[in-house]
Amino acid sequence: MLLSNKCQYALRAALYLANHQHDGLISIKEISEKLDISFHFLTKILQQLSNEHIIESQKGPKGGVKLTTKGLNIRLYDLVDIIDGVDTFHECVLGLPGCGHLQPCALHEEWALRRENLKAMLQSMTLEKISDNGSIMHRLTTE
Amino acid sequence: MLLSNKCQYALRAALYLANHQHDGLISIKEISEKLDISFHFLTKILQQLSNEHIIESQKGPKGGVKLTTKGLNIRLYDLVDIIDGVDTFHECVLGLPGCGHLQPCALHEEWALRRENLKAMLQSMTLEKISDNGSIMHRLTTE
DNA sequence: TTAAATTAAGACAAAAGAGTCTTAATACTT
DNA sequence: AAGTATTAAGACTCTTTTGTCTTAATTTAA
Repeated sequence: MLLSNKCQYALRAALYLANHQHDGLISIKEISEKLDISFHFLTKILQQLSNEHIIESQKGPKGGVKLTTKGLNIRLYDLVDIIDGVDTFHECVLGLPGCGHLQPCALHEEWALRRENLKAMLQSMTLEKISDNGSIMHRLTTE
Repeated sequence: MLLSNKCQYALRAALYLANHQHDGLISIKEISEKLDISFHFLTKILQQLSNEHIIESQKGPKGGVKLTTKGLNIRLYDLVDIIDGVDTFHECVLGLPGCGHLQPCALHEEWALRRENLKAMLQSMTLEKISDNGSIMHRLTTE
């Protein structure tokens, strides 16, 4: 699995918020129900994003969360970094510490190529860029 | 992490055996020491490979393990399948069940491209092909 | 000002991953 | 035949991941 469950949830929730960026505060309950993610678990994930100022939150009735400007323009790569870390995009596929161009493992050149490509993919995307614009409606729910 | 620790160990041990394919039986103890992998843990991993007839084993003094012909020619993809399964190479990067060309998530097209590429990489490699031939000495140990 | 709705925080639990340890089975050597 | 070296099998433990649950803090609204 490339991304942990937690990270997949974080990305989906963040995308949901990006798709509702003009709707003010959205309650975590709504997100958890729409995306079929455990409410309490999602709350903790969103708190991580809140600590990094990717989203801002407000308590009480009419409370909820929304993306910050920073959040809207964050690269998916940095979002993944917050939740999972990005070791995957720097490390040897066989887990060998010193593996690199000078001391390559048997898979190094092939893996390094694709690893960089995956990295570039996540670095080229922002929530803003891949959020839905009227014409395309991307899948985000489980049903 | 693309591959689990267990799978990384399995691949490294299998590669070690491929590099020693003409040396007869190799003891698990030797492999575990050379590759710095817990002996008992490695034993259980190699038992999985043994059950799938990737390697054959013999008990007693002078005992050990060696690759079978099947093992020597197995694709890395199938080796990964034995240890980790290959869901990673078929599933949505966001974990959405119905995601595909008809109902794509926001990352689908980009991810599917790279996912297939990773899959093709592992499917194109066999232990035989990537085992060391005198000229190139690939890294396999941790030091 | 009180009640209700919401996020925040942290303790707790269940499952999976990773690794350890002990005992059994087998095969070689003397 | 007995002792030793090796793999086989399975119970056990530790850590991380994935949640769940309870309580607190805050904000709105009646």
